[in-house]
Amino acid sequence: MTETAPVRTAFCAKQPPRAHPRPEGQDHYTISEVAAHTGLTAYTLRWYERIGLMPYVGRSHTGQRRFRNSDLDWLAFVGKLRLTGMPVADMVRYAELLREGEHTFEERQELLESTRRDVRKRIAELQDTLAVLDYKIDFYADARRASERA
Amino acid sequence: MTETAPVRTAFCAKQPPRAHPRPEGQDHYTISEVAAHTGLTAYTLRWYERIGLMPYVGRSHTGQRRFRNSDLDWLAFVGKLRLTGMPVADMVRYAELLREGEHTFEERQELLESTRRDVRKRIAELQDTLAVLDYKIDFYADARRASERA
DNA sequence: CGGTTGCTTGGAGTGCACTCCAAGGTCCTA
DNA sequence: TAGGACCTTGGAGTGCACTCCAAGCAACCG
Repeated sequence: MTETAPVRTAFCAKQPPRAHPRPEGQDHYTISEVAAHTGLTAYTLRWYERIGLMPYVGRSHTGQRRFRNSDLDWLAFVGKLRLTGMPVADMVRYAELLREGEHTFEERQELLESTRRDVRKRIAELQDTLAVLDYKIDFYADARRASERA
Repeated sequence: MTETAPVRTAFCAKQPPRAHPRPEGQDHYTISEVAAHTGLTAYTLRWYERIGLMPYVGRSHTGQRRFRNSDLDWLAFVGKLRLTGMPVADMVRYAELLREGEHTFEERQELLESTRRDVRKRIAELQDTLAVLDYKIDFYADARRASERA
């Protein structure tokens, strides 16, 4: 159990203001609470920790995980990144940068900017796709209207 | 080699007008030409056909695949659907509907509309993500500017 | 004529992101 | 005191979408 010190270093501290308070107001949650809240399974949460995707999760005096609000913030962020299709390995890289402290601000910013470029590209692609779908849906709608009139 | 008749049924006939002409102007391409054009491998193209994702591909008198412009249109469309994360099985379903003829127009339209809803949702999610990324990138940019002034 | 490209089927392998389990243990609540 | 939630590690299994190959053969090109 040779843990490195609980670094919990200054990372981009805040999420944009959240609308919804967390389940129970306190700042510690068991793994099953977090699972219920995030929709991830406890297995997945432990796996995230194993592969270094969590920036250190605290433990109770008996060794149970105690997730904090900052962990939920992080998981929400990871969820967003996941939606972009970012590979887990890249997220792990970002998590590493967090653990390494403030001197990685530049690299973190670059990583996020590159991700942002990807996301913008994906949005553009999807909007393209949307145009095609609109076109085809109109085609079918027209064709069916025409055949009804016939 | 018990092929069903080359159905090549009326499907949403046109893609939205395309900007780029196809490699060589003729209406038949070998598998490697299509591979080069689409970025898919010949393996993948054959696999698409095997699983029923292609609406019948013609053959030369010697049995070689001869892709036509309509196949390239279809592959371009499949490529877009792939970008949306639609599972291959659903695309196969759509391809089946094409093969079944005009009486499936309604179901095709529904399928595309459901896909469109998904795409819109994905775009919204990505825009959400974009907002978070912007926020964090600004955070790092500010922090670095501040530390430089210090 | 030889080399490249293509054909077929069936099946094996890859990489990703989970997903789950075993096994043996601790701790908390009713 | 029983049951349930949780802990650990290592490893196996899953599902998807490819990705590639073997083997044996046909056709085309210079």
